[in-house]
Amino acid sequence: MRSYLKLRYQQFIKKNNLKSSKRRDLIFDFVTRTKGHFTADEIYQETLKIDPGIGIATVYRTIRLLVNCGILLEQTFGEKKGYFEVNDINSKHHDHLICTACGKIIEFRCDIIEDDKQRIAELHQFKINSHKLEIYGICSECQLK
Amino acid sequence: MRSYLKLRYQQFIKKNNLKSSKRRDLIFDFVTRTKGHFTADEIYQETLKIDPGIGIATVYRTIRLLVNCGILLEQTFGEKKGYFEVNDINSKHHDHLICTACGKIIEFRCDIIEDDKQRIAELHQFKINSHKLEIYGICSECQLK
DNA sequence: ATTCGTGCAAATGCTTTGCACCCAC
DNA sequence: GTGGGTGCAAAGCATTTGCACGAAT
Repeated sequence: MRSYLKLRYQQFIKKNNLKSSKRRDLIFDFVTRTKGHFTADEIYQETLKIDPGIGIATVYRTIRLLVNCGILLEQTFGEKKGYFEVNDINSKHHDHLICTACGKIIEFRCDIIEDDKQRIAELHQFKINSHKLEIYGICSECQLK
Repeated sequence: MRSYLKLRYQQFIKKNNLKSSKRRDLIFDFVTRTKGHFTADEIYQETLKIDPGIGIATVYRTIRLLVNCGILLEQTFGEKKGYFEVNDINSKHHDHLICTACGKIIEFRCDIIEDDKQRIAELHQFKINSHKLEIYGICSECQLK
């Protein structure tokens, strides 16, 4: 279902005279199989279980490659470190609800924001590329604690 | 006009058994006089002109103090470093248009987002504290280049 | 005297990079 | 055998912290 990602990955490799490798493929497989958001270290810890020889530098280099070819999106969620998610063109753009108590991240869609965005862009003569809406609060579970 | 900030600063100092000092006051003065967004290093460079003995650690410690007492808001704008702005209770919440070419940050207000936010919160049983909407694009000037 | 503020330098956390080596074609 | 991939360690960058000293009460 997400096979177009593999294609994009392979074409990017070819176009830039790079090579695929066992470790790159391992990281590609992990991220494209994983839903939601993950950090570089989480990718590292998971791939380490399968290939104990992998290094954190390879993880960071491959993340950069996947961001550059549009397979991964990078976010910060207000923190000073990167969170990554698959840029799935089959699912529409979504935004994030972030629980400041437990760190849980929930995705949601909001069409009205899409329209507003255009209105604001025209007002300031901006040519919009993307947006991020993050709503911070306390999730239902943490409200009970 | 922003004298309530000075009051809040002084009360916070007193309540937490801290002291005001020449250097803290200098940083407080700089940030409350400055419009828009600034980094820790920008505060440091500016205060350095007035007090060449000031250290970067004092700047960071004072920023933390001002964030804790609600005078400064911290943002990341997708980067892995902090940007600060005065939390002016007299002006309503605003969001940001960010030019990815020149880095310019423009503030705007959007009431519809305020309403949508509540709808989304109810849907996910979230108790909302705040939100950040960042729209990325190319500003009118950079479109001409 | 005590308490807090400060500069300096070291430490931190996350990320990138230089380099020598390894592998695949 | 050449070009790219990789681990390792070092460097980078923003930020925080330990410590000894300094200032104010």
